[in-house]
Amino acid sequence: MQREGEHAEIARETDARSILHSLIVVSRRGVADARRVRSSLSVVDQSLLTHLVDHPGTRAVDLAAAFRLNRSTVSRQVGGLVALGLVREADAEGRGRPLELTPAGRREYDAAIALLQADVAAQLDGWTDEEVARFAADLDRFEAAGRPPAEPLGEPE
Amino acid sequence: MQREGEHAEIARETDARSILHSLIVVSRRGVADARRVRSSLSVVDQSLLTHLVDHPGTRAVDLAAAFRLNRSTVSRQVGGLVALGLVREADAEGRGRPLELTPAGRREYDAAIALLQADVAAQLDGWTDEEVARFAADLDRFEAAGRPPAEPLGEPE
DNA sequence: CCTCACTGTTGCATCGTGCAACCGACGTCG
DNA sequence: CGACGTCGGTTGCACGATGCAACAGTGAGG
Repeated sequence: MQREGEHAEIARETDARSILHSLIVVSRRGVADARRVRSSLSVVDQSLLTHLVDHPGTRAVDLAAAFRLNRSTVSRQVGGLVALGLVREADAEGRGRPLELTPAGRREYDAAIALLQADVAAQLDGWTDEEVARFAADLDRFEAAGRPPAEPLGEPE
Repeated sequence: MQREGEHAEIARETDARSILHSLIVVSRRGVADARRVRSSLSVVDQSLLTHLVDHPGTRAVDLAAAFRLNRSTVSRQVGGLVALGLVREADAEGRGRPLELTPAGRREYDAAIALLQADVAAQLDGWTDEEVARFAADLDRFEAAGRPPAEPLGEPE
């Protein structure tokens, strides 16, 4: 391209690095916070529940794929959630067992997420609504790009 | 923005929720990826190293505060890094022992971070440089808002 | 010099995780 | 219709990260 192409490239690289950087910090801090706030729900549990809220009927193996976890890990975590009465198996048609939240699970989830949500809101203090909307859109776009390649085919609709 | 304030409020809330949502997924996926890629460096190690790169001379207790970790955890992790020859103690003046990367640590860090960086770059594919810059700025702003209040330069207490 | 607050370390328990082997059920093919 | 293969789920095992609490070392001040 032009001579400024190099500048742009360097800038982009710097920005990308900054993104990774922020992501690392936000991530670790978020995990630590979520851990501290455990209202009977661990961080992983909260993640799994979140996915189940958005995609009811997801099977354990799908959860594993979505979060890049081993089947055994998901099995155990889900086992715990079922034991707590927060998750149950839905009607199985075909292979595997679809999972869904129980009402109690939904309540627990709402409570847990509310605390994290408060943190997010606090960190968004001083942002305009437009900035928040833009940030949300960017983040979603970024997240969507990282989904497992075999997943986004048209079945969740 | 006076009367439609309710709409805006709801939209903002939805966006904030979306942000938390994306953050959870990105975070967990990132951790899982970083784990998978462990070139002798665990996820936590990479985080600590990152902080030391940006803030040489940080003490263990400061690392703990920055990442909301227990002193003992940091102590052990740092111990491991020292044993690997990636981190060493700098000259101590006053209390505690400032830490810094060794050249080998720097190399290891660069190698580990490069892999994650590649993932980030891939997820940024299709973004314009401006969008990337904006996203980086937003993320940084968001991250900065979550820093421990008592951490920056002089505590006013 | 003695005491105290601040750092760092260690023993212990727990949880999350991966791997590998195993089990069980669905689906397919002969 | 029955045997087999594949996939989803579970379990035994090991390990790393983490918090808590008790303890040790050290600088700062009285």
